[in-house]
Amino acid sequence: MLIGGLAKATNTKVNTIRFYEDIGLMPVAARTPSGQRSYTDDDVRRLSFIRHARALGFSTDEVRSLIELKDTPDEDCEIAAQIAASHLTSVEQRLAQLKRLRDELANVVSSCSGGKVINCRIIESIAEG
Amino acid sequence: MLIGGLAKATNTKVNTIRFYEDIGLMPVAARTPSGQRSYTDDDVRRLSFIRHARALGFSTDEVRSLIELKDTPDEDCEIAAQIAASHLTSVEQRLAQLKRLRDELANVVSSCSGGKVINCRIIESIAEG
DNA sequence: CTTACGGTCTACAGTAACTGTAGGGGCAAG
DNA sequence: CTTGCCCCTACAGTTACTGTAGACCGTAAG
Repeated sequence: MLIGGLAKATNTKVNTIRFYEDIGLMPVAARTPSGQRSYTDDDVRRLSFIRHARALGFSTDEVRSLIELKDTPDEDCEIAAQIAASHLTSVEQRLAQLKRLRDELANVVSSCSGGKVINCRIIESIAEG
Repeated sequence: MLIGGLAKATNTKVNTIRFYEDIGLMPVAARTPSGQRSYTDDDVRRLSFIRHARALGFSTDEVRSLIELKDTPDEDCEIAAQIAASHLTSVEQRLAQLKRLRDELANVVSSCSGGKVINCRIIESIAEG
């Protein structure tokens, strides 16, 4: 499979795959005689894992750790649990923060009753801290 | 007031203030005879507005528009309302997405019961997508 | 007068995680 | 044989800053 096939199979941009190879998330790909990158089903699985982990908000460094774990199945899984748990904590914090933001923003938006800027509560609301 | 004073007054890094000047969010500052930037209370208010708008998640471009509006009080405030409303929409979308992420991640975390990586549901859960 | 210290200056590199573009080559179909 | 799509490398651009290097300024102490 060439890079375009892998890209379609995993819904990833071609450039992104090459980028993942550069930063070591994907292994250095084998090449066809003419120099094009060649992939297997294992690569599809690995890239799917990466994409899903990224979609879950794991940083590339975290993904790197998770992949290392994945590749050493005899290790204890405590490290994976730690990474995931601490990530969950930070997601819940972001969630709480975003909720506050949403509420404040909703207030700002609903405060406008039209008219001139000089009387507009939106601008005022943002100016107040 | 010198740049350090403005920085303290608004809880902003000195470099960030110079950056805002570069991109036109803050006006080009007046200088003392020796070439140091000099600020007034108006600048404190303007930078506070910027910082608060940024904290509300407005992009620098959106902040630029809001400031322009702020500086033309005779305009209709419809544009401000539009910017704020469309921003609210995108925040609500992010919020919903983050909630899904949180739930999925919570599942992932609770699926681990210790042991070796080969049996670990965390890795498996992330691999499934 | 000199030295030390902290604040300020410009200018540029680095961050995260890609995305886009330029300029070139390969390969099968019409 | 040329058209068109895919692939290659290499590098610039994105967002919103943050950090650093090397130099200058202003004030206070010795």
